[in-house]
Order: sequence, then structure tokens, then C-alpha cells
Amino acid sequence: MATGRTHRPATRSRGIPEATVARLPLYLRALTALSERSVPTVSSEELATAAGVNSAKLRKDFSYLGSYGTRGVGYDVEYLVYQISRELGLTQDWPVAIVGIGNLGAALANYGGFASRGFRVAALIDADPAMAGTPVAGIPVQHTDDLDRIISDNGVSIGVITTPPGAAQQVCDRLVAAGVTSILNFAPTVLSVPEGVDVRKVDLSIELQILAFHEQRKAGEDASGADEGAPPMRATPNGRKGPDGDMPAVMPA
Amino acid sequence: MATGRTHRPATRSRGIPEATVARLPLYLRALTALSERSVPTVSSEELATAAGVNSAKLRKDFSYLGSYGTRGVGYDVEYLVYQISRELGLTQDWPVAIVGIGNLGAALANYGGFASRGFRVAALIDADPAMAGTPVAGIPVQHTDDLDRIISDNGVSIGVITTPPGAAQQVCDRLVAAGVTSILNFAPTVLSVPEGVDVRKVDLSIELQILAFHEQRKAGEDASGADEGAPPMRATPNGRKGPDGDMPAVMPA
DNA sequence: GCTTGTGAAGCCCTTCACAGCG
DNA sequence: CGCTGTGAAGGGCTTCACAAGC
Repeated sequence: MATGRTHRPATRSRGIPEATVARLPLYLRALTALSERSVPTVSSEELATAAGVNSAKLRKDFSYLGSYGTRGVGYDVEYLVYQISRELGLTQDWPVAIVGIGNLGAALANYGGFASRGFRVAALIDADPAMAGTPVAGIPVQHTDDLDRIISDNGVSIGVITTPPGAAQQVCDRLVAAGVTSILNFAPTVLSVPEGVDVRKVDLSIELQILAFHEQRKAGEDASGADEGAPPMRATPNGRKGPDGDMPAVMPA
Repeated sequence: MATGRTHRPATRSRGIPEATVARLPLYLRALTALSERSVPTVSSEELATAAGVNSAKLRKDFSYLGSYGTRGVGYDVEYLVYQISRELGLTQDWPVAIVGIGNLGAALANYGGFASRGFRVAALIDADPAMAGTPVAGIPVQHTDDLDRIISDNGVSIGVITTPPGAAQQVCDRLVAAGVTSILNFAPTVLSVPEGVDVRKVDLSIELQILAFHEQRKAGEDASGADEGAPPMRATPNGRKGPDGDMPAVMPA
């Protein structure tokens, strides 16, 4: 999960748990696929499998939206597609601005998944004057100097930051000042934003590191003896106490 | 959060909660920055701020690793960097293969954050024969036909999937068959993998949809009571009950 | 009979608040 | 005295299991 939020922790948005909100797009995708195959109804079991969750969780998730199913039958696919879309706010158009048109920014601009569902890449912004005017994915890149105007003119409320880490906070500040209230941050930086602004973070290197942690664990399971179970509680009286491994002479990483 | 796991839910890896593991890279990044500025020690309060979490959480996280701090003083930066690196398995080299060298795959290949910390892009693989041999980020692209051999030869255990959704499951199967046990999936697909294989998912469009949900909610707060957009239709046959909003005549999305 | 919707139980994680220790 | 390390309390999410309803 490449995710991080900046949100009132205990606030359940309109009674819908955050964890449920995060799964709605998953359900929506599975339902859309069913809809395209003209499947009229689906059971919680089938839909759960398609979405990669278990059926009890799915039913509880849907129960927060309302009673949209029919007992003994299942859920009406089209109806659910609409209800979830509406709940997520996808029945309206969301103009999005991408700031930082490097490799990643260009990749996102070209990414079909953006346009597919309510989102529209309204502007591409970069600090390099040489890029100004160059079209990327058919959209001309504009210069950072005009950021304020671009955001206002297009009514952008969602910004995507794909700049180098050093520029991210400054870009973020300018986006917020211009009226952006939701930010998707790909730069490996902790952004600070005023109350009321949502930040979500996608961090590729963090994802890899989490995988490496588990990967290492798998490798260790084979060889080492049966030393699982109880972690060493308070051990050595003083001095450093960790599971194992002390400082090496040469620092890696 | 662009995150999805496929993991034994109740298994705390070596006693370290999954939530803690997910934050270790964050701490590591903040610590590395301090290290570069030659800061010798840091308090839980300072480090927590830099990492964007609260200090109680940070201290509890560190307590799972061992007692690495000094009361009244704080934590030794270099020492913590090493301990966290070791815990995450970053003291070893992880060869990574990227499959699907489109815009996103190329962006990842060029992404500096990969190489920076234990990870090395060992191979780029694509199904397009025309790309074979073309260097991307200085690494020649190889053809999917040789996937098996490429994985084995390079000892790759972590694979990154950046193919179109239709190809993702098949690529995944082949990666797993070749010995990959951790997968970072950028394709908007639910991958099914055998037990023992970890999958993490990064889904850009899901992130946007979650932002849209909150964004919509913010907008709704101002003009409360205003019509939310969906014209009531689909005369409730016998009591569909949702918060509000019934089926519209024309299906959006 | 079959599937939804949901109280209840349990688990995991966060937060609190302070004892413990340098 | 300051800051860490940690029991205990609290909250949210998941899972169970079954009553409700078509």
C-alpha cells in the first residue's frame, strides 16, 4: 500500500469508514467489468472474489451505503455501479493538474486510467521553460510561473505532484494557495498542509522496502533454527539490546 | 493509500506489526536526511515530526525493534539508520525486474529512488519485439520469451509489473513460476498468487477516487441541503433505501 | 433454500500517561 | 530533569454467525 493520509483520524466521513472508502474503487472496477459483460446481478461472494476481498467485509462495506442488495439474489450490477460512483463523487468531472512533467509526470499524463472515470487532465505544469508549449499526451505543458492562474482558470481542486523532492513542498504551497484542496504526492517528501487539505502519498521506494522486509523474512525461515515464537523481552541489563546484529565496521546503505 | 496486501492477516512478522513495518521506511528516510547533515542524535519528538507521525507512535514502533534509544537523550542517528536498514533487509542487494516498459515502466527504470537503497534494476522486460535491445535508463530491454531465464540468471526475487491490465495475471504467473516471491503491481488488476508470494499494489486511479470522495464531501459541506446531482428516477419498486440519490436516466462514468 | 444485512466478538493499532532510567 | 519505553485504555476494522427476508 502506497498510502498516507492527512486527515481527521476519528472522523467517519458521512458515516462511511475510511477503510471502506478505500475499497469502493475496487468494487467499482469489478462491477464495471461485470457490467461490460452485461451481467445483471452478482452475489457478495462472487463480487468479493473478483475484488479480492472476503464476502463478509464486502457486505458490511455495502451496508454503510444503504441496503442495495436483494436477499436470496444478490446485487443489481448497474444499480451498484451508479451508487458507488455517486458516493465516490465520480458522477461529476474532476479537472486534475499534474505538476512536474518528468518521466513519471508524463507517464501519468498518458495513463488511460485517469481519464476513464471522472478525472480529466486539465493542465500539465513544469518549471523548465524549455518544456513550455511542448505537448505531452496531447496537452501543452505550461510554466510554473502561471500556476496560480492555471489552477483558477480550470477550477482544479485536485493536484498531482511529480516533481523532484526538493520542489514538492513549495509546489504544494502554491497549489494550496491557488485553491487546491486535494493532493496526490509522488515525491518522497512529507508535505505539510493546512487543515482541510487532503494529501495522499504514493511512494514507490517505500513499497519496495516493505516487500524486501517480507522477502528477507522468507529467506530467513528456511535456514535458521526454530527461533520464532517469543521475541526477546527485556534482555541485557544495559547496553544495546536488539534481536541480533550489532553495528558493523562499515555502514551499508 | 495505494496499498493492498496479500498476506496472512494475523501473522506479525517476527513480532513487528505490519503497520510498523510500513512506517520504518519513513523513519529511515528522515534519519538518512539527518545523517547527511551530520546530526548525531535525535529525539522521538523531532524525528516524529520529520517523518510526519506522532511521537508516541514512533516510540512504540521502535520498541518492537529493541531498546535503541537513550533516556534523557534520544536516539543515535547512525545506529538507528543501520538497525532499521537491517530490519528491512536493505543491507543486502535486491535485484529487481520490471516487466512492461511503457511510460510507467520507463519512468520507474529511471527513478533514482530505486537504486538508492538496496534495490537494483537488474532487468527490463517487454513483450514488444521491437523494443528488444533498446536501452532504457541504460539497461537494454529484453523480450518476454526469455523471462524465465532472465529471472533465474539474475536471482530476481522481486518483480514489478507495469504491463497493461490484460497481461498482468499472465506475467505474474510466469514471474512466480520463475521464482519471484514478491510483486509490486501497478496494473489495475487483482492478482491471484500462491501462498507465500507477497503482492503489493499501487493504483493511481484508486488514489484519485479516494481524494474525490473527500473532495466531494468538502464541497457538500458548504452548500448543505443542495441537490447532490442525481435526478431521482427508478421509482423504488419496493423500497430501495439509500442515503439519497436514485438511478439517473443516463449512466455516467 | 439462498443470500443479504448486522449485532457481537475479537483483533490490531493508536493514544494516553507515567514509570523507569540516563 | 528530560526523554524513552511500555502497560493500559480506547477506537476502528474485520470476522463470525445468524436472524431477516426474498
